[in-house]
Amino acid sequence: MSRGFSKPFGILDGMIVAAAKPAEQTDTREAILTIAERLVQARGFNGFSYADVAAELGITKAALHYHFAGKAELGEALISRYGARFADALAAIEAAHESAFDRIVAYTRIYASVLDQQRMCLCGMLAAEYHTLPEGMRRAVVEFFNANQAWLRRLLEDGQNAGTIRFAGSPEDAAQMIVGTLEGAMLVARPYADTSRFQRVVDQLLRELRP
Amino acid sequence: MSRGFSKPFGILDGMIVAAAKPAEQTDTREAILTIAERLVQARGFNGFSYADVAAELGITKAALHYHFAGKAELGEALISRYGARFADALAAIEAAHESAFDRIVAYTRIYASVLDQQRMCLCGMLAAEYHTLPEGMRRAVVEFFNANQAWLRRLLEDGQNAGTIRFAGSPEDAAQMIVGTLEGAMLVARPYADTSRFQRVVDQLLRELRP
DNA sequence: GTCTATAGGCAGATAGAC
DNA sequence: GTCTATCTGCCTATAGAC
Repeated sequence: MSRGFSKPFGILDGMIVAAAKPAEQTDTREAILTIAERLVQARGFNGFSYADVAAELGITKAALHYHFAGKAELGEALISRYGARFADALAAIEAAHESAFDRIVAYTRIYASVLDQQRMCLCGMLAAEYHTLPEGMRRAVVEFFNANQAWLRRLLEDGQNAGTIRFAGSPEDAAQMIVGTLEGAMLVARPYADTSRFQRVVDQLLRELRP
Repeated sequence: MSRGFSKPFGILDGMIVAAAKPAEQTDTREAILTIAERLVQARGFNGFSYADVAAELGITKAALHYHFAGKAELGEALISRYGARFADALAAIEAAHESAFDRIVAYTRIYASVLDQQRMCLCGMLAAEYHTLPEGMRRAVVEFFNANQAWLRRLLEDGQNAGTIRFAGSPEDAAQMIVGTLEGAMLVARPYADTSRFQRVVDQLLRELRP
């Protein structure tokens, strides 16, 4: 948590809390990103506009272009900040939990807290819209998933060695299945606006991972 | 397969084949739906326009409005046709396979064939865009998932009784996990344009379901 | 940094001729 | 059924004043 970002996924000292809007924004650029992030997670990159952000922030569209040359640049910045915060959250999980299983439980709570805010995972949303995204954003989305799955794979490897987690197949395959299951459970839970629906899938998943 | 729809998901006589474009379209309305369906699955409901469909079909936007009053009506018709074809595909699976496990394998191949065409599941895509959809489309998306999961739940119940499939928890929960896993695996595989990535997750899932 | 003003394009949609 | 023509509105983006 050294980068000074606001607490992104509601993770604080290993506890899951409702993500609060920062009382004061460090600067306009961050405020833009925070608003745009929520809009993209809720409505998609093709479902929000500069006008939406400008209206909510109380400045004009023209001012947005001062901070981000175009929508593509804004999009890349969104993924970059999101990825950095996600990495922070993963580091916090490692600091707070010892066993691989406990870490996975905490990992699933990141997703749950995002869903609680009526949001989709940013990069899950962008994966759906992938074929409409500018090239720079595409690269960033792939990098996010790579980093995410690499972290999971290492966790699974360690857990397998320590006997604190159980799974069939390779750690790589299991990592992909975990990410896929969580992203998909979020996706399908959205139309139902029902967190418990997501949680039941997670419980099912955790039951299979419990050593 | 009694409705006379074109073979939607590449399922024919229990075999998975590349989904071929129908040689001749029954009428303009169907042609519009076929083109729009592909565009929505590839780019999202907010990522295509009447102009895209009109250009590809070689007619004008105004002609589209004769067949579908507005984008919302077109969207509802898309989900309705997709859902009917999906139901046909499920019926075909039941006709072609006896055991619950074999049926699940065939079920996963529906998703694989969609992904092979660089598409997302139509309703998976719409679930991502859910908060931007008109009310009628939202209802239709939920109904699709309800029907889909009800079919899976019955299959799991039957398989559990016959001992041809294995899972922990309730059939309902397992059904939700299967749908979630498949939708999520499709979603995450998109940025990688790699079917084998999807297939590895499916193999992982099937390994756990094998009796 | 933020504004006003505006460009230029595309969106969904309609009127009315054929 | 399909066309031409057109409307209104929103989109991203830019120029230039303050």
